[in-house]
Amino acid sequence: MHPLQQAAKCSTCVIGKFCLPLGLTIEEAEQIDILVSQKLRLNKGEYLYHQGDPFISLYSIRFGSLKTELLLQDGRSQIIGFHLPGEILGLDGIGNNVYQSEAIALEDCEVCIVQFSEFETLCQKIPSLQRHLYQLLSREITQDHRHLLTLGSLNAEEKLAYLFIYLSERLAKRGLSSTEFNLAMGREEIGDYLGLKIETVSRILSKFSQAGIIEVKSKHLKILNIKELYRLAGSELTQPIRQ
Amino acid sequence: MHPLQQAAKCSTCVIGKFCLPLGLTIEEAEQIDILVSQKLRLNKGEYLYHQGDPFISLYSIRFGSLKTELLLQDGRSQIIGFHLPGEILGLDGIGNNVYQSEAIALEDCEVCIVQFSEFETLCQKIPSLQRHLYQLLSREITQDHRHLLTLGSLNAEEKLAYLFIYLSERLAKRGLSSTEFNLAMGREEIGDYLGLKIETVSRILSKFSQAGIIEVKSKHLKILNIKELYRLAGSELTQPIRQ
DNA sequence: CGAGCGTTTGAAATCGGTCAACAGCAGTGG
DNA sequence: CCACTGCTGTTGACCGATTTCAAACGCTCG
Repeated sequence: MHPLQQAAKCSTCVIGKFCLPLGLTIEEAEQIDILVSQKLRLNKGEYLYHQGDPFISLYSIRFGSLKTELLLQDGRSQIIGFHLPGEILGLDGIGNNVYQSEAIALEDCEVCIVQFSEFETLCQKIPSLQRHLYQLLSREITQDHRHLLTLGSLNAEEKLAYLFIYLSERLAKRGLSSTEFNLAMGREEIGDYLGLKIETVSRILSKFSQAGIIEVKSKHLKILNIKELYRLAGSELTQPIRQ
Repeated sequence: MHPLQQAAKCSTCVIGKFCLPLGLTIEEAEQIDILVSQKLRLNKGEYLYHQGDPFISLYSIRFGSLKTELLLQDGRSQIIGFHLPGEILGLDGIGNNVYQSEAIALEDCEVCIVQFSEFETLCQKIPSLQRHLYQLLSREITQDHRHLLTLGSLNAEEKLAYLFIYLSERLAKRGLSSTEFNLAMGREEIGDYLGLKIETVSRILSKFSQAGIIEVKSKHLKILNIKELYRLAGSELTQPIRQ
């Protein structure tokens, strides 16, 4: 089913400091190396897992990005998250031993495979790792709550502003530019994330451009007035998350 | 700040089987008794915690119900969840040692206090308890994802149908009637949960009543045609969560 | 009984959705 | 190299669901 598998190592991975080994000693990180033995490449559009698949592994992203989504029978889809390198996928599978969403590559990417049962055992031995997993889960909850606020209480402009700030901050954390980056997702996917139609997304991008807030050329985005975006998105709520 | 504190015991609590001790042996449950030493009463409208308060404890609901919400500067509010007896509150505090939402009593209620640092230590000793906490966190994520789908992809009627089914299923799990119950929240709170205005909520309740789907008399709800509610809410997605 | 709040209902306004045409660009194949 | 095709994104005109504004209703509690 999946194209290729190779050995992986946390202790030498460049993404390591944003990823699972965060906060571990060198010896502890080496213990993870044993678990994280395989990685896996996906081409754009390929599935990492489907809703209902048996939950066996967590995945951490080495490079590229993915989306997770829920589907309705009639074709409507809700994108739950856009996922960047260093982030962990599959956490929603722990609750009922079945993945609860679809995970799809937004572009060519590579993920590490972490068998959960082994990882759980290791967590028993390394308290700081256990704590890290709790925090990972809890932060995902917090992110989802922000997303809920966005979908339930913001208007279309505010929603777009939220997304751009959210992406910007996460990229900054990884040492990348917070003001100029590529959108791996298309307009429709932006809409499915924010509960908007593609035409609305497009119109608001045009409006932001004309207002001098951003510059968009197809997938490339440059933020010119980030303050205005913060103002629109309800600034007090986009701040408090640290990592 | 909080009205009253009394001794609590999991091993004798009637709500126990839906709560933290779920799946533990008698000896293990007695170990929890030591942790869960205090409980606390709240009157309707009182806060259990505020966004930004230091995270010290998880809370489990003995009776009554609460809401958690996020607020925007301009007064808009997004309700994140309605919480019933046996459910755990405060999980969003683990990630950054600060509660990330407001928790408010919807009616008079009582909660048990579980100091998280002690609970975490106990989890190290009892693997099944550790697993339970992971599952708790993961299921909250799954619930939030459903809620996201609801806010982002459903129309007003479908949203209401989703809420009623969601409440109905959770009450059924507790051995209560799945077709007739009281809504602890007001119309405005329903709206803040679903991303709708109070008038829209009211109109759709009237419409459902006229269509013979429900019977509402102020806070009392009777579901007459649950199949139709399932159909509206996108049935395939309200099923798979087990507990 | 009257005050006050929460809820319901109606009419008008608005935001975002729908439908439709078109533009831009990548890939394909002559 | 350049038409042809198909896909994605943009723009405009119109439509409709939900919001807004306003008024009335009906509890509950002093």
